[in-house]
Amino acid sequence: MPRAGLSTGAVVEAALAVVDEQGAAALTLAAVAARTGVATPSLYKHVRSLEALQQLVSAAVTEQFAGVLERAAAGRAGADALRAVAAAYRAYARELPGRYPFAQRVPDPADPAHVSAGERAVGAIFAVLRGYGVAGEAAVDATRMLRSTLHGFVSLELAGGFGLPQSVDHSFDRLVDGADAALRAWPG
Amino acid sequence: MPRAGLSTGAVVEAALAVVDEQGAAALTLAAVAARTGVATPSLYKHVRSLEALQQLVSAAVTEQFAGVLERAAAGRAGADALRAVAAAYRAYARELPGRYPFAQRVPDPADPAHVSAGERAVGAIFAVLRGYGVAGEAAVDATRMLRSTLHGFVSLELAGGFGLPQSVDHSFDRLVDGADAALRAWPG
DNA sequence: CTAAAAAGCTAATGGCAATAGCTAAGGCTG
DNA sequence: CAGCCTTAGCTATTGCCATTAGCTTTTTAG
Repeated sequence: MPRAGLSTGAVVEAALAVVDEQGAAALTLAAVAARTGVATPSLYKHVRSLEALQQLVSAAVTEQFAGVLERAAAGRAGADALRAVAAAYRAYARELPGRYPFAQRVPDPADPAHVSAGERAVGAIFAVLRGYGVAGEAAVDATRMLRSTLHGFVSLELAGGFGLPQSVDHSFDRLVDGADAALRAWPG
Repeated sequence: MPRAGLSTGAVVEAALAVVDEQGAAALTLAAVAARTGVATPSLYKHVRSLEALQQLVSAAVTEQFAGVLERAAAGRAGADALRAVAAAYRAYARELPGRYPFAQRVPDPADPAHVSAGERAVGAIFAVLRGYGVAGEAAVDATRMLRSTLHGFVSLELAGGFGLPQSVDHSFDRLVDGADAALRAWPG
């Protein structure tokens, strides 16, 4: 029987494909095994457990997500940067709804790449505040506000939580305007 | 063998107890069966499936949550009402972290009590806007903003997503101040 | 008092994660 | 080039969970 030529990286790739095609909840070792043409227990040669695979997927997704936010923030400032980052954040979640939840997992402290990817993602949001003159302790609060707002909107939208027929795009624009108003008036 | 005297309501009560003691993810039919002193398949006499039980739990939790928000909003207006509703929202999630996720499930359209509980919860948030003179179409956007902000903050907090040592209580106060500023400046 | 409805049971199936232990592929060393 | 040893992959197995089928016993309605 010829070898499949797997590796931890290839297993994570397959896991991403499963998640993209069938959603975050469909990420099972059985599904990844089927996709890679291997028996389920064989995956344990490359991955310690399902939990560990989820964490690896989270690291890869967080890395990608951080890049998206950083590119959106680059070369922009103030309301301009806010709008660009907010739009990129929501677009990522809508285009890759299966991945988005993995961008929200708390990084494993034992995985430096994962930790630093998480810091980069938060850093991109943090960077938006510079244009508003918010810094120091106040910036921690403001970052939490922005993250909460964006994550809340996006996760309610993905879950189908906005029942009324009104335009969700329009509501998102208003949300970003509201965040802009809040940051303009931010104390400190 | 004496009967256990179960009913759909009693099964839901037991499910709530499981969720309170062991978290939302621990809600399994096996756990509910163990707690009610019955064999797992016996539960199917009272509940159609695990999915259906989760929906019943969601209806009960949403009902309770809506009451909490309504009582917080009652007799208050403007920033006062905003602060009270926000505090009640977060306090509920922190005190009953196993229940909170069930307050966010999209109601089953076939269950009128569930649908109306969901509408009451959204209505309590909607009511806060009256004091800001926000109405009509604009109020839909503003409600979505408030829900997003509160849900985002609370779910990040419960997930342990705020890594830095700064006070989360303080950040929440700032978040509510920010929402207040946004609503004062709300267009329409 | 009797019959049917309802509540509970055991047995069985199928999906999943995980472990143990075997086998064979392929690289490394002599 | 030969043999060894590391390691990828396999099958078999266990255990947990949801779900279905079909039986028994209690309770209730007539």
